[in-house]
Amino acid sequence: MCFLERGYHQTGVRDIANRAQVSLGNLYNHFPGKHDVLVEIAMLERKEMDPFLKILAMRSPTPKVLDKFIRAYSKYLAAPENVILTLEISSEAIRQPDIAQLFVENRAELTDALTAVVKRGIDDKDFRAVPDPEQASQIIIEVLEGSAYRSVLSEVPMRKLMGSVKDFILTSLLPRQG
Amino acid sequence: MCFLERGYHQTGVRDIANRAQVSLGNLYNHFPGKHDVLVEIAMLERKEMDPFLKILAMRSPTPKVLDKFIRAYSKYLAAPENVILTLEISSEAIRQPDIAQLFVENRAELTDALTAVVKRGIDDKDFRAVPDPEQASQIIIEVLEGSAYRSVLSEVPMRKLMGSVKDFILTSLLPRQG
Amino acid sequence: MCFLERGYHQTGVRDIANRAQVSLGNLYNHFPGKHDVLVEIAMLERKEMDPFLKILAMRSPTPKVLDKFIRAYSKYLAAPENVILTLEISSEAIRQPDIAQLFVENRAELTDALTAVVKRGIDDKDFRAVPDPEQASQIIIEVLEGSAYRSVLSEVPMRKLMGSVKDFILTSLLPRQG
Amino acid sequence: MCFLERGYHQTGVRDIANRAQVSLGNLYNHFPGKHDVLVEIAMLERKEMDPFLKILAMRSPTPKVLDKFIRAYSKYLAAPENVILTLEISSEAIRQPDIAQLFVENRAELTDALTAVVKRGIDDKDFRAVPDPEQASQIIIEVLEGSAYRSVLSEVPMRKLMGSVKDFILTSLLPRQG
DNA sequence: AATGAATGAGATTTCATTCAT
DNA sequence: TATGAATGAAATCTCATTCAT
Repeated sequence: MCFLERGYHQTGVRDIANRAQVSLGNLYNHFPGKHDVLVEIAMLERKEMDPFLKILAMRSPTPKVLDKFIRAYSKYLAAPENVILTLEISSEAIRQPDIAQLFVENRAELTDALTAVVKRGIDDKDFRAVPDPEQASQIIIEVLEGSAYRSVLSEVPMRKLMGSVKDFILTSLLPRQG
Repeated sequence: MCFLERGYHQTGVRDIANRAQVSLGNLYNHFPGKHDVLVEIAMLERKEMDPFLKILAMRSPTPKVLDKFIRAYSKYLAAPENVILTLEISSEAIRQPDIAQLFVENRAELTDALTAVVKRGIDDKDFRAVPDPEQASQIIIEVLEGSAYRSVLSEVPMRKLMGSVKDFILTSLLPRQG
Repeated sequence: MCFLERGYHQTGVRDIANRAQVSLGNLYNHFPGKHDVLVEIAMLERKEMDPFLKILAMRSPTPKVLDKFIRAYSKYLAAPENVILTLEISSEAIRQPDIAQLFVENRAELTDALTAVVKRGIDDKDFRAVPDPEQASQIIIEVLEGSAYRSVLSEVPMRKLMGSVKDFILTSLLPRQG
Repeated sequence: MCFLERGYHQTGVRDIANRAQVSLGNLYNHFPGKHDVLVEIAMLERKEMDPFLKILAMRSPTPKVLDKFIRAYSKYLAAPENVILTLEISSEAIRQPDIAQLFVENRAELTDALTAVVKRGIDDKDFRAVPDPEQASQIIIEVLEGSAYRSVLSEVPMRKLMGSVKDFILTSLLPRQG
């Protein structure tokens, strides 16, 4: 909550302790330092991916799975707090290797699952044979998150952006002879 | 430089003054505060867009223009410093309205130019009639920048990512009957 | 002590911390800021009025009470530190409403007690029926403090001024037919 | 103006230069430093006493002169700016000998003139033979200024206090058998 | 006489962390 | 496990003054 409201660096350890209704000293009994609180949060973030992993694991036709995933993930990203937290973590990841690793791992979990779907879709001839399914997955995630950030910043609701986003992704992925 | 190396919040005003070979007090004769140094940088960033605007203004066939733009912009984004600075500014933009406005304005300059190209491409039947050219332009930029961030974080050179990125964008944009 | 020696504005928070044998950071664990240290002092000042309030509460004949009060209060004011601190607080009171309120409240405590004595003296026909006993009390306090300030500034001991001060007050207060 | 609005210590030399529409450097061509600006003001203050000195020099019956003086001086003190500036200077006088001397001199000019009036009044049997006319004069000034400060702080207009003030002074000064 | 950039010491305040209890 | 006082380095910013022009 604190990191969301004021950002990682502007948040004081005191703020965190107060918000958690824990004494300052006791916070340090549970976390070696401020940094580790962010690490903990980055690890908690990972669990939030579970529903999306479940969707991507479904054995329905891949276009349906993809559609469901996009819908669910964009709904998740429609909550500014999720976008801001991700940005906050991205930002720290630049200079803190352990955060970077966590971030990459979290992301890999999602893209790996999406990659599997894309590959299956290609096999099923539901998707175009993209040159590199893994890269394609990464790009799909990035398009979604990029739009989410834009939505926060320009205060345009995510759903207003989703039409074009979906069109962009699907056109790129579906076979040419619709 | 300081913001790049250590990040906005980890950089002290002293660091900036030292780096600029200016006394601390004198820095404050030129900038009301640390925040305004970032603002200044965000405004300088804008000028760096000029070459890309020039490319986008070219009257060559739109696929060629688009290709040239993607090449140039991705080369620019291949320099980690440009990615990091953009991330640093994005991050501040979340909580500082004036930075947000500058960021949005800078971005608009680029997407407006790109939108014009996309529209012209559609008119020329070189591009598919995407539902919303402006949105499409935004997404193209976001795909490029998202990949650049990924390149920095996973230490994969940008050029290794560009194949898929280009494929993704072009497939989405070019008419279905190649 | 610091405020006495160097004045409120010339005193640094560091000076206070050093003098109090407390680390600078810890001072801020106990006081939100420098201002609040002054507030605390203004509140402590109030307690110093207790002996005078006790005198004023005595049920002896009012001229005796008044005389005792003047003696006691002027003795208190003979210590330059008390005068200087009052001046320091007065000075801040001009622009800081909470200090002003404290100052007025402190003063009211004293003048209220003195007013009661004056009123009783009038009832007992020991004092002249002054038009407004409360105002008279205020003036008496002001005469005493004004003289004390003059004593500090011109380095004339307070006791040398007290003859005229007493004469001035008593002549104004005692009934015309001595 | 600056000293009035923000106080001597809170005012920066830059503020003064800006207000005076003079460049910072040029201010230092005219005054050796900030301190000397205050000195200059204290000296200007002296000239403001001229009208009161003129009144006190009048050869009319002393009770009339006294009355006229009290009226004029209390009117002057009814302007908070005059009170605040005096307090600001008093405050500095505590620790800066040259300001103290100026303040005492300014004050002496006024009290000397008032003392002369009191003495003449005693000779004329218009006033009671106070034990020390000079001290009495000082006290009269202090009563007036003390009331003025109270008027500023408690936001009661000076004229509401003047009834009691006048009564207090006159009762103390006029002969017992009115 | 005038300018304003330059200086560096010093101002107040915040901070992550430690530690005795 | 819990507490919160204590620490001191570092943060941002202000200030009176100087000085080359």
